Amino acid sequence: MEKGKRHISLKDLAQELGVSISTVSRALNNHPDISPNVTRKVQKLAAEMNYSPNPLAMGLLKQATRMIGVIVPDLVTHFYSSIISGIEHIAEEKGYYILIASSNESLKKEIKAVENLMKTRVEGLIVCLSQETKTYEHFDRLINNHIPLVFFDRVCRIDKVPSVVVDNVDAAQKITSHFCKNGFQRIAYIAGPDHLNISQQRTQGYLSGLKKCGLEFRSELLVKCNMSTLDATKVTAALLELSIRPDAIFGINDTVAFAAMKEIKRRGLRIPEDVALVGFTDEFHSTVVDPALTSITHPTFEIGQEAARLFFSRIENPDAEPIQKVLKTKLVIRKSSVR
Amino acid sequence: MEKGKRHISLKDLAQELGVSISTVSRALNNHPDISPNVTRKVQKLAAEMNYSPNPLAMGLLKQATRMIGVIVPDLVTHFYSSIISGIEHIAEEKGYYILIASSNESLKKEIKAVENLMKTRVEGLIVCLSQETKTYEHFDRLINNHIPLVFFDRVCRIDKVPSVVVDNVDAAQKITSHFCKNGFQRIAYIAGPDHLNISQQRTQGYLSGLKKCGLEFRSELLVKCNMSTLDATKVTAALLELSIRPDAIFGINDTVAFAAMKEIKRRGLRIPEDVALVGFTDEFHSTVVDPALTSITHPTFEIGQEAARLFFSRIENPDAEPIQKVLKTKLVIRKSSVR
DNA sequence: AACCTTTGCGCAAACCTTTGCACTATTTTA
DNA sequence: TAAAATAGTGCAAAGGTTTGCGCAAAGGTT
Repeated sequence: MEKGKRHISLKDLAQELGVSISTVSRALNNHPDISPNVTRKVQKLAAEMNYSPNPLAMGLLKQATRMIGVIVPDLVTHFYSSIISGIEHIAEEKGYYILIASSNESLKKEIKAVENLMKTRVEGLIVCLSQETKTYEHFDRLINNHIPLVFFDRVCRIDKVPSVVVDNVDAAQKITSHFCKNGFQRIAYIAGPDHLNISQQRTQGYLSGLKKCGLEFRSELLVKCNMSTLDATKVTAALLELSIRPDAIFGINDTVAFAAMKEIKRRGLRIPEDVALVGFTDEFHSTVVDPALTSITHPTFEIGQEAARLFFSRIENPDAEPIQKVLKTKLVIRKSSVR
Repeated sequence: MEKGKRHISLKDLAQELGVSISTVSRALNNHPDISPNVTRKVQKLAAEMNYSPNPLAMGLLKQATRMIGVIVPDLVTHFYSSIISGIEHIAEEKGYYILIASSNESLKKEIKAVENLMKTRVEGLIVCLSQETKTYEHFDRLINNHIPLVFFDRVCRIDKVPSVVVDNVDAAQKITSHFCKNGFQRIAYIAGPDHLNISQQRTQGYLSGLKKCGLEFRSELLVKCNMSTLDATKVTAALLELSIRPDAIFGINDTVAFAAMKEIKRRGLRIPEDVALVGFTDEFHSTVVDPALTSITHPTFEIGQEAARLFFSRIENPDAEPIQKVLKTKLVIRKSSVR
């Protein structure tokens, strides 16, 4: 079989049967106008020749590609791949495909990804902002043209764009309370960049958690990092070198917590005896490190599913008020934070 | 802006400028027939109105969608997501997008994925077989029609289909030799299902490694599992309960090795003093477990890149002899296997 | 002055599908 | 028996793009 004839079309069927293309089309769609006789013949041949409608032609006609663009900071973190899994799950049910692009945490690549995906005529976008993203003009065209758009986890423009997030304030409070209940007094928090909603909210939860436990806030125990392993190691070192060092640390995510764990161990300190540790996101390997890491589980698969559901409600009704879906997290207590 | 007019077309430009559609098309493609004057005007307006050609129309015309279907056993394992990253990297350079489907290690879902992706008119497929896949008829249509197809890691039909794999025999030999050099005598191997090329090859490397070191093969030390955590735990337990237990174990992949690690620890045995342990695949968390896990690093990103490259050479020349690309692995020695 | 070449552009087909409308037989109704 | 209704099909347009071919006007050659 030569190139360019890999798929058969209505035309092929029509020729074979000696009827017109429109008859074939109608027969396949069970249009009542077509005689049962012809309908049967057409459907039989179509099945035999393994016909399937050309989505390009349909797309052109209906102006709908049945594709969703998904932009994530990276593809390799379990958190994102699991969310993508959730999105895919719902998309598949609806007969949609997803086109994935990763921003690599770069604003520039994110902008490019938005452009490219729009060029491919996806019907809309589901996005988790890159770490660098502080300006949002690249989403204006979508918003103004009412093209479905959904943010998750790292979000913006929540007045205009539906989003799904976890209750970060609550989660950070849970951690702080947990430390407090277990007798820790000097609780440190390694935060992320200020412009990220997740970082802000977790900080807020940390602060209100302290207050609730009657602990005083000490500014030297609240430090920031850019969420890289390297930077996290550095700020952990700084924490451990304080004249009075913290007896408990929680990191904005597990990557940060793992880095902290290594640094703590490297200095010959014991977890949780000398310093307790809690992470955030509950990556798979939390259970496999020693000691097992207490962490906040994210309902990643559900986040993906919810995002996809919001997306489809957007497809159906592009002008409804955008809503924000807040999912609850769970604190999973393991050895790293209990003595 | 109302629905259905989100993108502007050649027609819009033509109308605006009072020329024909074909003139606009040619002007945008810098066709010499069009006067510089008109060309300039057209290109200016196109830029202003932010025109981009409709890929659906192009696809219809050229019978090319610039999309690649990718099927992986799952999306959430680092191994696969990293390979996907590699594929995406090359695809992006070529202006291609990838459509991802996961088989969830199920043959049925894999067959469905092949069907669905073909229906969406991807130009070809890059596939890692599911664990269940022992029959390959679902690829026949692609092979017979010369539709580009590339396998990686878990492969079949290598006489017909280009593939990229790692040198599993060599890798397993490296592990066995490493154990031997460190004085371990009773080396056990937890294999996977027989029909997987990777499992077979690693077994072969294990055997030849033993021979090279002058160690005798003992059938009770070669066990199989279905690569799930549960099953791996079970067979590890069996190994540890042998009248003379192994002093070293290597698992077919890191998931298996982690399961083994937990079981060994649970029984109060020390690693590597009582039992040494080596994994395969070098997932990220190898470094974070305690003791850090010796493992074979896979050049995952390169595997993805190579697979994509093979794919594109297939696009250009669908009838060339299929080649198999074999990539080398590296043994990364950590604490779990050295005493 | 009569013819040929070049320049610059438009027409229409092709890719594939759906669907409103028109058309031809056949059957029903008055 | 003539008129009207019905059943079963085909035509053509639309959606966006490229491209072979045709065509007109302008310029150049004897």
